[in-house]
Amino acid sequence: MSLPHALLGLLAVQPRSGYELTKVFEQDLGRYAWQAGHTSIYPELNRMAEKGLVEVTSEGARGSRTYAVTDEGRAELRTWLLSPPSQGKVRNEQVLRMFMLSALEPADALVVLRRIEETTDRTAAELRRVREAEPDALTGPEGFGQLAAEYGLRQYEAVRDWAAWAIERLEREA
Amino acid sequence: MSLPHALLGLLAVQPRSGYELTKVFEQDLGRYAWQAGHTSIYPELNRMAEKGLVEVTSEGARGSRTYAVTDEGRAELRTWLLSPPSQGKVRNEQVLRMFMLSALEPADALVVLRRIEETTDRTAAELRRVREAEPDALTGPEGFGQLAAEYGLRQYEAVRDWAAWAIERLEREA
DNA sequence: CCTCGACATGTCAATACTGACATGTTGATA
DNA sequence: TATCAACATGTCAGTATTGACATGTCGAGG
Repeated sequence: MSLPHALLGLLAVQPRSGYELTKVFEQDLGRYAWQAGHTSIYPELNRMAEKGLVEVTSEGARGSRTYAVTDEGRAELRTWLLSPPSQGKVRNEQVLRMFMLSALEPADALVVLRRIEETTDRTAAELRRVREAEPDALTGPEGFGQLAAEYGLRQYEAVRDWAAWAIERLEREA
Repeated sequence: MSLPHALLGLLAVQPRSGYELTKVFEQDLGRYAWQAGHTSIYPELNRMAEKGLVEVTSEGARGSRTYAVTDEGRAELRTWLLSPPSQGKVRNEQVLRMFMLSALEPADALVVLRRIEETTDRTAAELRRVREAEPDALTGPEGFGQLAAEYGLRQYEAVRDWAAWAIERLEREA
């Protein structure tokens, strides 16, 4: 059950409504770390409010409710983050595809690898451009923080370099 | 539903029993790409056999059954791997922790980051040592392939470098 | 003033997955 | 020959998650 921790983390940085939280999950958080749609977020917020981990601090237009972390929630978040890593849950379809590449004939594998190299390279360039152009875009309300942005950038670059390495390797064998 | 594709990919490289497949998921495949225990693998193999994607090619001691991919299964695997990436399912608890780091006070975040740097560095060193010492260990039956091994190594190094960067950044701010 | 898109929250059935429990086999070692 | 670890497969109840459906609000532009 990592979803409640994800919500605690987001609300600890800044109070938000369920709708706003849903938007954050559609960005990089959902792309790299943990997916969730509004159909799991809303019920989870209600559960967490019942448990006293979060509370509604204000109600806005269109029935929106803004949640904030309680002291209890903050303590729970800290416990979770400082506790030993153990072996967390992992499920990543893109990475799975890469692991399965060796089941393809080299010609097919090369097609896939070239596509990976191209798309990751383009995304990395885009991220670097954004960071240079609007350094503050990453610290604001939308911000999962600069740490996370840097993490994403490095991930893309690592995958791109790996793909390039793999392509060269396959071509040399052929 | 990525589990069937993962199973197809493994069986395409080499026929195996459910028990052997379970072992593979306990290694790097489960660590980076897709987790699964025997309680989901066995039923899934039966479903896939019913659909004609795999078939039992031999029965061994202790009731073990060896599965192999059928032509239909191989076609399905190829379609999946060559189809546009779309946005696959992502769920990674460790990465989620990194995204939530900015919710901690800097002192706490530093503790976590130092632990990440240390463990990823140790694991990367270990992987590099294995690769140097037994280059063939990665191609054999256990092998998710050298491509995947290289991917894992680069992931660890990227995370370690990111952690080092983040530590330096936090320390400079303090 | 009408319409449409974004805002905002929800239920519910179907599916996927985990953890606990269950059962029996084979080979090695004491 | 008794025991134990690894081999080998399975069920099932409970939980988590997805996708389809439902409902209503507010602001901007035609």
